[in-house]
Amino acid sequence: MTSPLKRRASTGGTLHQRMRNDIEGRILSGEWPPGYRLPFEHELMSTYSCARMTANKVLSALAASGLVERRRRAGSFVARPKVHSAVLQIPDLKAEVENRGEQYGYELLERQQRGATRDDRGRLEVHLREPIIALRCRHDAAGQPFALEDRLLNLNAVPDAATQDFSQVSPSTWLVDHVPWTEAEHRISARNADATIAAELSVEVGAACLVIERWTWRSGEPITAVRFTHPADLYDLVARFTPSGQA
Amino acid sequence: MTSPLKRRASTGGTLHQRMRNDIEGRILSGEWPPGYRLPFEHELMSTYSCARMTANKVLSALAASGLVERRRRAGSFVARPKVHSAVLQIPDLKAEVENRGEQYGYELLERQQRGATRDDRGRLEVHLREPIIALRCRHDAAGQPFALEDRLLNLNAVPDAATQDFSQVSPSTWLVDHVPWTEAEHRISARNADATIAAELSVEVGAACLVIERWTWRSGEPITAVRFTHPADLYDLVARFTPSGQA
DNA sequence: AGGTCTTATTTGTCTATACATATTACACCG
DNA sequence: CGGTGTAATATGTATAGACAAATAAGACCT
Repeated sequence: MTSPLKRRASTGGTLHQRMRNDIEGRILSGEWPPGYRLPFEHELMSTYSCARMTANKVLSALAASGLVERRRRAGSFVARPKVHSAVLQIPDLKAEVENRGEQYGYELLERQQRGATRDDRGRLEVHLREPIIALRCRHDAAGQPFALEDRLLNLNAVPDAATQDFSQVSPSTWLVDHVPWTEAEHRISARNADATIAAELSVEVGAACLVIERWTWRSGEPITAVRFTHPADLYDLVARFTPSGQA
Repeated sequence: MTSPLKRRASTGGTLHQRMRNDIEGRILSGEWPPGYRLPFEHELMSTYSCARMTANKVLSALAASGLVERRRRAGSFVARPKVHSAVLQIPDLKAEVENRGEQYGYELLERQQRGATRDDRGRLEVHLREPIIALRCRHDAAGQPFALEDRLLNLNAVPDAATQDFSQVSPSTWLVDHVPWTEAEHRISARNADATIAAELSVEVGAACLVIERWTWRSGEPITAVRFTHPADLYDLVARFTPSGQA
């Protein structure tokens, strides 16, 4: 299955792309292992008969993508991969379900204004102070409960939310279109369904659920916190990695 | 808590950085919302009295980071965030546990050469053909079972693995140091512990577990597949996002 | 041997210019 | 009115040259 390393020099595209492909190829094939010192800008210049600026931009781009590290006076080196990192994409559930070609359904289960506390809300509240709206809703796929959404909204940051009734459009969908954010943290875990969750998701008590929690900030101000609870057998999260950065 | 938008123009660093900070600031503050057309290279040129090349590099860098989109003849626009994406970092478990300041323990439970099939292995095998090594091991934190690791290794891609007994060092740790990879896919899900898992993790049958599966390739050749099974209450995955790309 | 100074080398940043390419907007014509 | 061609414009890519900043390596002195 391994292709017999027939690469010599790429042929199509711009000079920049060709140079980048060549270098990436050598690194990814293992021909230039981690720690290897790649050619100086000067050498690339004569190899490809290009200006230094061009070589510089190529190497800088590779450095930006994390594939090489550059040190003045020393040269550019193939970087050692540090941790197993991947890009996680968490799409809007409506789009996600419709992408699968299934019927999407949405229902608002409960709405409370002004910091009503519900025992179960747990750590979602850590970063949010009143005034908040608390919502609980359900997303369906093909007629089956697909996710439970617990949502807290900071009304100071998102005053428009107060006038929205979220009976038709889910807070997730609404937020994507109305509120920009600058920082987010996700926490992914598993739990057993308690009686309430079991009832709302139509699963048995004790069934494993995948829980995705997210806190979102904008310039340091908390915007919203959300917890999605999925029946284990209906949902997987997928994350991909490629060193070049293009997922 | 919200800072009163005192930014006007950054002051330190290189011109490139200052321009970039200014623009990012305006976008992240919401002053330039998604869809907003930012100044043409030409305009930035006179605003900052710089060469077009400099403006171009700034805008190109912002485009590369996904914060803006550029269209010929039309201009550069603040990008609409598409999906909620985040950088997921999955460290080596040994490092992870020791980072928490807890005692790390490791035990090899089982080893089978040459594609021995175990019913339970399930979809891990999808991409791997023989010859393979199959391992099952346990990672402990502070004396408690912390993760179960099911590991498949492609001996064609990693012949050295045949001579390694993994009784002292875990395959994860060994692989990080010995095998480069170019592509990976993760799948994160939840499941209830069956009798086997419950016994090996010292949890009750039916307890929710967080399952992280990973397939790794190198230039298209499958290297290894692994499944980590964590007791739900001992492990969360954390993922962070900042639009600038610097986790 | 060990510490300090100097120098050469490499990358970092920027300017100024040139031509290529894609695409919008508009004028023109059937 | 609608389709077509054309020009204007903004970005894409590349060149050539300049100076700044960091630092590895060697020279020098103690």
